[in-house]
Amino acid sequence: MTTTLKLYNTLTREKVDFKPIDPSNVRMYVCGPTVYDFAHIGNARPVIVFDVLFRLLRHVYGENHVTYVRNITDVDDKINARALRDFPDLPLNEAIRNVTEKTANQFHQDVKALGCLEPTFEPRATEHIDGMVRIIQQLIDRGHAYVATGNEGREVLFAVGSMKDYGKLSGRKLEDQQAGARIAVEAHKRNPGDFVLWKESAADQPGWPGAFRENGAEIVIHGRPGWHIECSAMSQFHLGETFDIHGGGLDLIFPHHENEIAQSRCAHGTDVMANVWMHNGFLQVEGRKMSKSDGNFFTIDELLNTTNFGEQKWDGPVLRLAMLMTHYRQPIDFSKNRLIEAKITLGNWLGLKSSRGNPEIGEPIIEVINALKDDLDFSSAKVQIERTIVEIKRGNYDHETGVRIADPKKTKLRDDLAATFVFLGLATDDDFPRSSLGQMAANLTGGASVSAKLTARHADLVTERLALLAAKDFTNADRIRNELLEQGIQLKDGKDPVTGARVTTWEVKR
RNA sequence: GGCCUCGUGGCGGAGUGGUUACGCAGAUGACUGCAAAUCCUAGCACCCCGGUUCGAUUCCGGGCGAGGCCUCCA
Repeated sequence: MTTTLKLYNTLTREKVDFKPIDPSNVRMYVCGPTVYDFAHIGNARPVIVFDVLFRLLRHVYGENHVTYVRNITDVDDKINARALRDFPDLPLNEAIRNVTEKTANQFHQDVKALGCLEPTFEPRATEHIDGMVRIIQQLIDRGHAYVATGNEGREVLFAVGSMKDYGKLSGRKLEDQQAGARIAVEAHKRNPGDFVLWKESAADQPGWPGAFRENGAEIVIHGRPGWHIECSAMSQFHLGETFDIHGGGLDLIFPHHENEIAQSRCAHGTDVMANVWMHNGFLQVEGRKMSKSDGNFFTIDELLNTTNFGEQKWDGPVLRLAMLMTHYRQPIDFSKNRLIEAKITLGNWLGLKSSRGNPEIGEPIIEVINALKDDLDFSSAKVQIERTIVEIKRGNYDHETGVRIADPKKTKLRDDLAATFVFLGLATDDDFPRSSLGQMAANLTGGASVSAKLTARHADLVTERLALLAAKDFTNADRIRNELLEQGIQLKDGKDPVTGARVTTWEVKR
């Protein structure tokens, strides 16, 4: 039983059945980071959300039938500023490369820890300058762009008035824009909404030769691209003039995505740039958007590797689950409470699967897949996971004999559950059969075999404790229990269902 | 000012024209030498005001509140 993939399309403000242009090559573009500084956890949301979508698309259409492009913006005035600040003695281009390389590497490290697959292509803006110049020229040729001189030199501007339905994505009308009088209108623009495609660079700014023709005249502007043009160029290069899905954060709807659409459609003469536009909601801190300019942010790196937030370090999968617990279009209030809940939930989930599941031979639970197909409804997917867990837990023992029942159906469920966690990026194959987060299902009765994470020394202590308990020496027995607890090992006493003897198991304290 | 989104228990989060999922936390009981774990039980909410209706949390209208975009931003 399969269901249709449905996605909410910002363009039409409704959920629609997803129909790829070419099922053998489903194409998705997501706006990536501008690499001038550590990425914060808010930046991680779209990466995680669209990673889940990427995984889902691969599941539906086949691993080799999805092309996912996420760019890296390495041309930006903030990067220049950072380069001048951090490497004042180096030549500009070298200084910039230092900043972007370092930041890009950090970003890759961060999102890998968050369980994200690598996109199919990860183009950099600096590698696509030619494509941008080409698109700009097409826009000039078709009467959608013009050269003008602004305060900081010559610019090529996009003429928003030349496009009939400019503003469709964001639901803005040019008239409204003009009415809401903002800052002083820049005189060289034909319309206040006109935006920069290419701008002249000063000596201390990176630049490329931009050769344009307008009205038969050659114009060479040593300059750099505007913010929006890079995505138009890179998406065209890897995905073509029209593709399936374009994603990014809510705040990119206007002006970034609106302007991308304007550039691409007007340059190519097409009616559509991407069929489905998807936007994720924001992380909030105390009711406010988390943002670099407000300074109310935590970087992914510091959440993973320091105790700056919530007095503890947070595992990548915990952060990932904390992000997915709320529907991707809703705002998230980023709090310690949320992370703790994610940690407990994940511990319960992985703890259970660790007892048997094998993701290699399991398959992602169909109900979970179907839930995700409904516009990435992770909440419903979560319910399906919980349901499976209840199913697995129920009646593990024969009540007559107390013997554990080996139910092949449950073994299958465990395998499927394990495969589901791997599918969702919440675990890797390496987490099986044991996870540092989960219960180590090791029975330690009478010095029986011990799990890998428990040393022989630990096992001896457990055995010793059992002996002390037999002698009713609770003081020393508890001392051992506390000692192990301090090392993060929580002991749990149970009863053997047949003999009634004390059986001690343990789990990693959470 | 314009455009957009959203308001369910302590938190996360479903859902429905009539008996309000579920998860986490908290409370009670069982078990235990005591804990932990597990299981039982109970409690706790539908922003406000109108309207439609036999009946609205759910539909309609209004209000209030929150957030986002309009300037770099995931």
